[in-house]
Amino acid sequence: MAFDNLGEREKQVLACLISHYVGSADPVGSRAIANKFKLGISPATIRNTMQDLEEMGLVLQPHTSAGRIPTDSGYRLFVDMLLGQVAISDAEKNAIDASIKAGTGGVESVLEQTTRVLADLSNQLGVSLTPKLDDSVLSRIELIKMADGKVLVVMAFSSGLARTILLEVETQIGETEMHVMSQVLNEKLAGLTLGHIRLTISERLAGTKGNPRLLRLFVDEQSEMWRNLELEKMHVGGTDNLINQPEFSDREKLQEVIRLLDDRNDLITLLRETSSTEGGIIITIGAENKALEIQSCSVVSAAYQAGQTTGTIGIIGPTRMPYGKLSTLVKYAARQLSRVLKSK
Amino acid sequence: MAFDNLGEREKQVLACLISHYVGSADPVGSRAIANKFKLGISPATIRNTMQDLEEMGLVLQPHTSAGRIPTDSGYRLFVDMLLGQVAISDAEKNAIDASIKAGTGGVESVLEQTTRVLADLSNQLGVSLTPKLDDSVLSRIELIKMADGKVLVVMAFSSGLARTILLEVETQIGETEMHVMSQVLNEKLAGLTLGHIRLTISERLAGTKGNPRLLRLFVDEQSEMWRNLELEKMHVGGTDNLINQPEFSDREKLQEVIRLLDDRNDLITLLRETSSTEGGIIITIGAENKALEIQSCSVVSAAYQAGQTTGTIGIIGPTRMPYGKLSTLVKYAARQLSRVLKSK
DNA sequence: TTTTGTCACTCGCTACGGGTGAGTGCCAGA
DNA sequence: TCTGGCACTCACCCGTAGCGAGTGACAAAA
Repeated sequence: MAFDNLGEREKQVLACLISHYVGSADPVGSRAIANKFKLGISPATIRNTMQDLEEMGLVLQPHTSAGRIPTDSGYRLFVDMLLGQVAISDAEKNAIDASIKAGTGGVESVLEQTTRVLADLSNQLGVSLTPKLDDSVLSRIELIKMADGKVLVVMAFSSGLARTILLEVETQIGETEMHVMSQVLNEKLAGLTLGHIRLTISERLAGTKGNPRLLRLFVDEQSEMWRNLELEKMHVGGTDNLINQPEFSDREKLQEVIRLLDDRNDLITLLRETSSTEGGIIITIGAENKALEIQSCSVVSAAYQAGQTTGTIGIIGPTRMPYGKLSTLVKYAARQLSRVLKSK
Repeated sequence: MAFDNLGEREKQVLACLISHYVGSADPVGSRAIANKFKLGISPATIRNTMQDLEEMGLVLQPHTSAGRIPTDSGYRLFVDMLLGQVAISDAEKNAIDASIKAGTGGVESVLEQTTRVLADLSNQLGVSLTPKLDDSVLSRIELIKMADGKVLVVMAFSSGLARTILLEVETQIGETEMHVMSQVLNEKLAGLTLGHIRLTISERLAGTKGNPRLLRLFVDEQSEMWRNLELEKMHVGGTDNLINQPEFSDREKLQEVIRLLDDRNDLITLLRETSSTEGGIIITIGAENKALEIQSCSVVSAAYQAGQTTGTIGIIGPTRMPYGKLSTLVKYAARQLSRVLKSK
């Protein structure tokens, strides 16, 4: 869509309209804009401009003789072309910094804290994904012998994540045998990303000597070992913030979103795709979202670095959200997370 | 309160009233009871009985000239004295069994699955707690050396749980030194419950030789080691079920409950206390709950066994819930969980 | 004495309808 | 090209009337 023909006045009016609507949640009329923002033009002129904006599909009237509200395209244009840098307060920065410091206990807890703070500061839903395990470099793998033929596999990654999986091995395995196996696995697998390992493990372990029962558990990609590995975990915070939003006064809509949050997998894939592009902030508005359940929502997210891997942190809320402030918040949180986690 | 003087008729009417109200969510009138349940008495008689029940505080009228709804005490009496064994269908049993088998990947995933199924079957909120780590017997502890002075502590428990904690040690520690330390820790700590260990660790490790920096992390109860240990994890499923309940059409109430779910810690302590009594089902009705946020809710929960430890699984919903069916469901789920997890 | 049928009364809920006000589109004039 | 004015639209508010489910009370029946 070519909106290059958009005049300065149209842009101004659209920006004012959105700015006002984000606060009020009510259709915005020409008089309201004229009064609140001193644009030096009369309500009548603004009305004309709004008609033009409506023809372009950037705003719409919920019913005749009501004010205008922005459409998804309206927000899109606003976000792409009109979004200035919005500063956030020192208090907000401090809150984020504190949350990152507070959760000293590994990546998971840092993420949980930060997600919650992000939700509190934004009054929206905060979400985050742990770094992608598939892109994480395995720094150490260890087998620990448990009682009655069970083996605990511990994998530690350079992104600061660790995973444990309890395997049932049908035969008894000696202490030393287990030790040798640990060493072999480390030699052959450490330093590679998990995704890489999962693809190539059968070749890499081919010809390895060791307990065949145990070996099979690693090579067979249908085994418990790989099926039970949680590749990504999600943290959610501030669900209650959604309930106050007027767009969720409709029970159906609220229910859809809550169901999506409960059904973690769907949201995980959504967020992972969303943030696939590297670097800055990604804003997905309304119907641009692939998941039907949140087509009345927008997602503001950013990737953070942890080790050689990236994770995602972001905010979800109704399309009527203060994009400027939220993207600054998310950007700041992602940067601070990266700063702390990169070195871990 | 002595309700022993409650006549047969009063009991019958109360049971009918509750049974009807659970389905309709509307105040129940005398005619409705007379029509639906063939008690062989007329509406007028039922009215008289209901007046008696109201004087006893078992039912109340939301306003003059409306039907009656049960009070918390009404439900309490019903649950204590009038609750027959309600059978659940084979399909429901199968669903629970399948969820337990599906999550072969350790305790956590079994719990997650089962909680969700419980929520689906009951149309309420499903919740569960992992087995109490403090009562879990440490079966193995292992230190794994990571890059740049970090140590991964792995603790495996006989309840099938495992925990990893990444510690920052300020000095470099040799591979063998670490190994020795692991062995010492295992000798001194394995076989004890975590709660025991936490209380007595300083004496147990006194006089131990080894890297003092590393040792201090274990002995000092303020260290990251103990602060970051998640003693209990909670799983929640079916949040969206709550939204449809008419008692949550009030935004405020819904928000309070959702906030409690988000704020995991509060709910964890609530559930832990709730299920402290061993054995069967525990039903906590309305204002009997200690947390203000859910004083309009009831909790049906049961303890399950995992190793030597117990965890909790249950259902949360409005006080207007089918107590008979839900307690059978929870009881069955807890029993099946115990069967699978006890041996793990 | 207990139960039942009846009747007057209460009160929440819904539907109806006029009044209000915010907001628009359009047109004529600056 | 912009502005002021004007007629028109329509959601929203609010008071009222009617409906109906349900009660309490009382007198008659069992």
